[in-house]
This record gives sequence, structure tokens and C-alpha cells, in this order.
Amino acid sequence: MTKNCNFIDKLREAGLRPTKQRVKICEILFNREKTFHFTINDLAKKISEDLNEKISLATVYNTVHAIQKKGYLKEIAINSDKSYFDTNTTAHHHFYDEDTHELIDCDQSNIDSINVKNNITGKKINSVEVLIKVASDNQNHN
Amino acid sequence: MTKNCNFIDKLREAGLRPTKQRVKICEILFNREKTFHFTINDLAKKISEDLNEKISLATVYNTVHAIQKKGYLKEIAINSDKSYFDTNTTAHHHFYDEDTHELIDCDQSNIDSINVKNNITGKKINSVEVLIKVASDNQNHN
DNA sequence: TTATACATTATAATTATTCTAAACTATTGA
DNA sequence: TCAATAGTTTAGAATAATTATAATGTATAA
Repeated sequence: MTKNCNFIDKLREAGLRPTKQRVKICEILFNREKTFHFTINDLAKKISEDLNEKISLATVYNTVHAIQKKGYLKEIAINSDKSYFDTNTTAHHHFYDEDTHELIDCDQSNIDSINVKNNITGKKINSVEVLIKVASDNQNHN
Repeated sequence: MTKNCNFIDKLREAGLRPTKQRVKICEILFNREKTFHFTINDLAKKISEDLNEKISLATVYNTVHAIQKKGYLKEIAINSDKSYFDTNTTAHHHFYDEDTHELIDCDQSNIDSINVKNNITGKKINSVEVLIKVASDNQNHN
């Protein structure tokens, strides 16, 4: 889902009815220069800051999952306690800052292409992603 | 924590009192040939199968976290809905079978060493891990 | 426009995990 | 050996993230 576009049409193309809640959420997610890494809670907070009318938490969940299923959002696993989503759906890796709990994109070009020599037999590879955990030099981390 | 050893001494060395619950959990986790990938729930189920007396769920959490803090278990992020732990604490990668939700070790030698060309300034890299998501060839996965 | 299928909502339910406070046990040292 | 104490276990309550429910509302097709 590209930025600065008509989300009513984009949603319809994706087979999702363009309700005002969905349009608003798309504007928040995709009308931006940089990739947005967020938890549902981050997004819900942003909605209530930006918006006069409120969107129910259930709708935020429903909408994010609907958009994700259509392939316009990617879920990323870092911790086990929260779901992170990423508006950048292209193949790319991540830095995870253990000090700030922030997720930062790591471009494909920053890491040479990864070759899995032996795959599990009978299975196909859906994705290969690298997570680089970083922390401040002067702190202790496990 | 090596296998086929006296866990009473091992626990004591790690600064953990060797209670019978901890010893039993160590036996289940470390008296095995192959790496064990598990969620707390998997482990709790295994305990209640193997054991006459039961161990409280809180104790399973406490013990796993205590052992993990001492560096004998590694936590792995895949989904956001559950915590997976790994008895293999050496640097290595993983396959994640999206059909069975199973985690499989991927040896370092199966992937050429990964060079992060540009790191975040002022941060040091704590770990670089690859997660390869696989699924049956004849099924749809996003 | 109206029927219908899909969405939204508040709230309840669920699940994984952590907290609490009382009962218990390993260890220390007299 | 035996109490003191510091650390541990436990059941059950509390919390947090997420999902289900069922009633109300809305977009769309006929």
C-alpha cells in the first residue's frame, strides 16, 4: 500500500470495504516517509492522539490483521510479549535496540545475501530474516 | 549445563539451590541427546507426564527463567504469542516450521558467516541470528 | 432503496505470564 | 543437631495482550 494515495480505492482493490475507521488507520500507517514499526498499542495511542472520534481497540486489531493478511503489513517477532508490525513489507532485516526496545530497518544491501545450504526436506523456504540485537557499548546485556 | 551430570552440584555451582523441583526440571531439559525447543506449556505438560508429584506452573516459570538468567537456556522469538526456549545456548540459527509450529536447529555451518556492513553508531552487536520460516510445498502461507 | 453481507463496538472471555503472601525447605553456624 | 534465616514453592489472584461475542451500524449490490 503506497503512500499519498486514495486509500478508499486501495482498500476496495484489496477487497476490504473502505470504512472510515479503515481509511483513517491507513492514513496513519501509510501516509509517511519512513517505515513505521509499531505495536497495536502504539497505533491505538497514535489514533487517539490524532483523532477526535475514537476507534475501538477491537477494530484496530481487526483492521491491522486484515491489512496484514492482504500483504500490506508484516509482523515481526522480537520479544514474546508483544506483536510488532512493519509497514515495510519488502524483504529486509532488523536491528533491535535492547536499550530502547526500538526496531530499526536493516537494508538487504547491508548484509550479503544469505544462502541456506541445506533446507528441511519437503519444505519450502518462505522467508529468511536476520535480527541483529544491539546495545549501548557501556552496558551489560546477558 | 551438560547432560548426564549431577544436577545437584550443577545447580549449586550456578548459585541456585538444588530443590527437587529444579533438579527434576534440569533432568528433563538436559538429560537428552538432542536440543530441546519448548514453550513453558510444553515443559509443564512433559513434567506432568513424567512425574508422579506435580510442580506448580509458577515454579516452572521461575525455574526456567532462573536457569535462563544463568545462561543455560536461550529464549527465541518467533511468534509473539508464546516464548520458546532452547537448550542449545551456542550461537546458531533456526528453522521454524509454520505447519507444525516446530522449531528446528540450523547449524552455523549451514549458513555462511554474516557480515553486518554498517552497524548503528554507538552500539555494539550482541547477536546476529537468522530465522528461516519454512512450510509444506503444497500449502499456502501468506 | 432495501436486503444482505460485512464492520464496528463495548464488553466478556481467553491465554500467557507475573505477582502475592503464606507455607515450606535448604543452608548456615552455634 | 537444631534453630534461625534466607531462599523456594505454591495456589490463587492480578495483569496484559489478544480474541470472541452478539448487538448495532454501514457499505454495497440488486
